[in-house]
Formats: sequence, C-alpha cells, structure tokens
Amino acid sequence: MIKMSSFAKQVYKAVLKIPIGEVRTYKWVAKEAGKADAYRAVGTILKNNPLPLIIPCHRVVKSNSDVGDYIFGKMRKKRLLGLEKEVAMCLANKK
DNA sequence: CAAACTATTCAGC
DNA sequence: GCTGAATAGTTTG
Repeated sequence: MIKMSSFAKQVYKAVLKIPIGEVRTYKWVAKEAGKADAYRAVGTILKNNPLPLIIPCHRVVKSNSDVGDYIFGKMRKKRLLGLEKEVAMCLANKK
C-alpha cells in the first residue's frame, strides 16, 4: 500500500470519478475532495502524483476550458483528451 | 516546525 | 483579453 496525504487520496478518488471523454476543473476536483478552495493544492498533489498512470490527471483542466498542465506535457494531455472522447463514443454507441 | 513553491482562480481595467 | 494578487495544501530542510 502506498502511503499518501489525506487530501491527495480524496483528490485521486475525485479524479477517478470523472467519466471518460469528460473533463472537470481543478475547482471541481477540490470540491469533491472536500476543499473547494484547495484547487491549488490539487495541482500541487497531481504534480507530485505518485501514481500518474492510474490517475487520469489529464481529465482535469482549468476553469476557462484551458488545457492546464500535465506531467507528460500539455500536448500529450490534449491528445489524450481527444482520444478518450473517441473511446467514450465507442463505448456509448458500441461503434 | 517553518519557509517556499505550485498543473489555479478571481478581480480590476 | 490580459496582468496582478490571494489562498490552501504539499514538499523539503
């Protein structure tokens, strides 16, 4: 088991709750985590995020629909979002 | 324990 | 639309 900060755990759970093809804002994640005013902490945690491959940090964007930042790079994040959108459609329409 | 840093957000012009 | 400042939690020494 990996030990981590209490807020981080909630943040990860909130991010994992985001459906594929959809994106949420850092504020939203912070709120789900229990601290709506900790949007900045969310970014800090995800930045040091110990499980970048099991946490869809790319589904978290800024409030202005800005892409925000990503561990693998903003470009990779954008690409992933578009790809996930297609995947979501596939799962919904079973194309 | 305290200081510094940060993947953000809000307000003003 | 852009710039500057604030706030909350994590991390490191």
